Amino acid sequence: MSFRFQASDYPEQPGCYLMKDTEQRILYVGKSKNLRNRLRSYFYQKHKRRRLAELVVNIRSIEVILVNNESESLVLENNLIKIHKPPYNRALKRDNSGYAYLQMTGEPLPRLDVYYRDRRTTQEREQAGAFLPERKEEQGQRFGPFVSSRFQYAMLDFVTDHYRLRTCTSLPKRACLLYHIGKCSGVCEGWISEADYQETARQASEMLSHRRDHLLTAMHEKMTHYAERLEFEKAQNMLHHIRVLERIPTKQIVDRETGWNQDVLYFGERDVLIARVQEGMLRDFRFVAMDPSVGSDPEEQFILSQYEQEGPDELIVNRMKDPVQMRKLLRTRSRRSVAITVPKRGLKADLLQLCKANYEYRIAQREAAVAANQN
DNA sequence: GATTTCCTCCCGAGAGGACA
DNA sequence: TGTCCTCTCGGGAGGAAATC
Repeated sequence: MSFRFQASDYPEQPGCYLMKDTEQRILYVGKSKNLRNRLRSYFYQKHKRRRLAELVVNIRSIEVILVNNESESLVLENNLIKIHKPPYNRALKRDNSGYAYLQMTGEPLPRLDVYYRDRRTTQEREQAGAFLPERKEEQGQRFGPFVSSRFQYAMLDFVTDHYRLRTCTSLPKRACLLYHIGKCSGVCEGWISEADYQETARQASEMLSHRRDHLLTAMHEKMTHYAERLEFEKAQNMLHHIRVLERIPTKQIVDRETGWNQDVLYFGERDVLIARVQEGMLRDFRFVAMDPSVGSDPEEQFILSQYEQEGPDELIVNRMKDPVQMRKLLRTRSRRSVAITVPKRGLKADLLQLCKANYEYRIAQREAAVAANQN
């Protein structure tokens, strides 16, 4: 049966969409500030591009994932494309494309560099035979991801320049041109002590990690400095970067740097929405019905049925009568330790909030479909 | 062979007109 | 008024060519 697009089925909210074929294979992943408008544009126009026309013909269903803001949709889209490699996506498939991090390397004399995260889990890397321990320079502190590559490079240039950090991959014997034009502190030749250089790098890391106000202040000072020296083009450029930084939402929860796996379970009346978060990356949602024959403690029964054999390191749930008892029970049955959290605030509560929004959307979708069938 | 620069293509946002 | 549909534009990806 062919797919019939109904604009009113889709929310006017930011999110990602996954277009699937008859066998539920993901054909295409996209994102939008306004899902309804974006999806509409696929179905109500004649596509000149053969590729796009072919995609539309092959769509049998569209799954929607709601997010909190545009940044989250950009980052989530990037993750989903790299994980699923949909055949009709061309952009963002390469591992070194899309939204990268800035990384202060873990070398004795750190430098700031661009870092592209491997979107595979540790297990997937091991299976692919590609698991290698990280090199020393890769074990640094990371900042981002940055949703605009131009801005990310501008930030890299600004911080490197501002703190006069070295950019050389291997330390030269003599100071290079960058030292002589004042862009590097010349630690290679001892113009600054190693201890002082490390302190400077630490300050740069601190500013990047959580001092957005400090970063803006520094950029404003630099802009004034350029203006006073009549370097108006540079000042204008700096102002542009300030405007971009001011617009960037500080918070996104779909791509974080963690070493463990979490399942986020939002329990509704009769169904559960499960978000799989592997090593900090939101990978997918599952909408599962709870067994109606279970009398008391349906949440506990559901968790035992799903996670008795195997599961993540942590379960984040919106309700649970006795999480401590549940944790003991899981440890006894599965012989491994699983943390169970019922958060009230913070990042984990935000993840639950995201699940709740997606749960409510799916319930509304189902009810609308039932009503349409009855009419 | 690696890196940089330039150019083209593609994607997605959003404005705005047509229509029921 | 809401929905449908077309069109334009900005920005990013990626390939080709140039340069080191």
